[in-house]
Amino acid sequence: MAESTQHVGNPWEGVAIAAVPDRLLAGDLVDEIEFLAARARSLGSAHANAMLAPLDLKVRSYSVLAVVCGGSEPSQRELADFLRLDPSQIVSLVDTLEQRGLVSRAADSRDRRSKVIRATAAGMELYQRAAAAVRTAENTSLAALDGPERDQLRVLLRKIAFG
Amino acid sequence: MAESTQHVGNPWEGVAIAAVPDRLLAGDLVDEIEFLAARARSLGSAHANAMLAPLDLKVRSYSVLAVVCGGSEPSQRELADFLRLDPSQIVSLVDTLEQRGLVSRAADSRDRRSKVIRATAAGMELYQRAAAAVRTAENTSLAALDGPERDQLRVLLRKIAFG
DNA sequence: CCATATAGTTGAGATTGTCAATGATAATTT
DNA sequence: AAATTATCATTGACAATCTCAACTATATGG
Repeated sequence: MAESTQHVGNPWEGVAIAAVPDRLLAGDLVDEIEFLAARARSLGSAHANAMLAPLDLKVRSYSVLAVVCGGSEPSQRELADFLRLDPSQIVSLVDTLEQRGLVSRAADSRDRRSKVIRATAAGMELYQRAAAAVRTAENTSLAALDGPERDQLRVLLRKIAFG
Repeated sequence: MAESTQHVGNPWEGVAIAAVPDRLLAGDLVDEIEFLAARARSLGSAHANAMLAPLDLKVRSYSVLAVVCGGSEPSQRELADFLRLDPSQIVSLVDTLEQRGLVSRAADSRDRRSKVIRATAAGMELYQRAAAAVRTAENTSLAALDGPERDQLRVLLRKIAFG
């Protein structure tokens, strides 16, 4: 405990991460990239969710907002494929974002089955703050890696996440 | 399509992976390591689950079996911390593995609250086959990476997954 | 025109995540 | 030693997520 009593309360400080005895690190699982990715992602999203909570977002809703704020005007189907979620989940995610006035559904002139999702001004504004929060969270999650290592990791993950 | 009509049916061939339009790859999300890890893991576990299905396992139950088969004789609490699952989830996972005769609960002589989980012979045997299936799945998931790249990725992920 | 496929939506059922409470035991304090 | 506090496995409740099967409206190909 620091001497200061002031309680700034960085949200990610509340994230509990249990230590793992060396004995368990001897198994084969720690050589499996998928397992490592799953654990890394679990730790990462715990931090990110904690940082996003004050903004009433989770990594889930944040990721939708992030794509939409990219300006690519995606359809819901495209959001589903990109985020690897079921189309029905996109419906409810866009529903709540739309109710909050962060996002809008517009008719697609070329395909009237499809809807174009766009960010509103409020959506863009909230996204800016959310992105900053996520960057902070990522920074703590990746504390063990220096800059070049993070770049390497990004490149490698991008290769397997997309063709 | 090959000329042969024989239908070997590698399970992972049934995994549908939708292509993503370049337009969406312009956003900021593809620079976020956590997002990339989430997508990579989603693709990976789809493949792995498909390969494990014939063995009546999922990545979930497989990961428990894998740790137990590492011979470290973990307690359920240790399994929970290692796999980042709630202790109550470990209870039901161990329950079904135990009912299938793959794993056993034994009293811990040094702490009678705790239980030591061990693999049975049948458990070890199934694990061997499951591990092979997972290796095959990982091989398809990581097709975009060569050997050295996979090693790099493993090292980087291990750094953030564990201290 | 007809058949087939696709986008968004709704709803159901299974799986997973989260959390609180409990009984047994351990560890710590008084 | 007794009392308090903490930890482990377990149970149960509830929310969130996943998965799938319909359905309507529209598009596309023959």
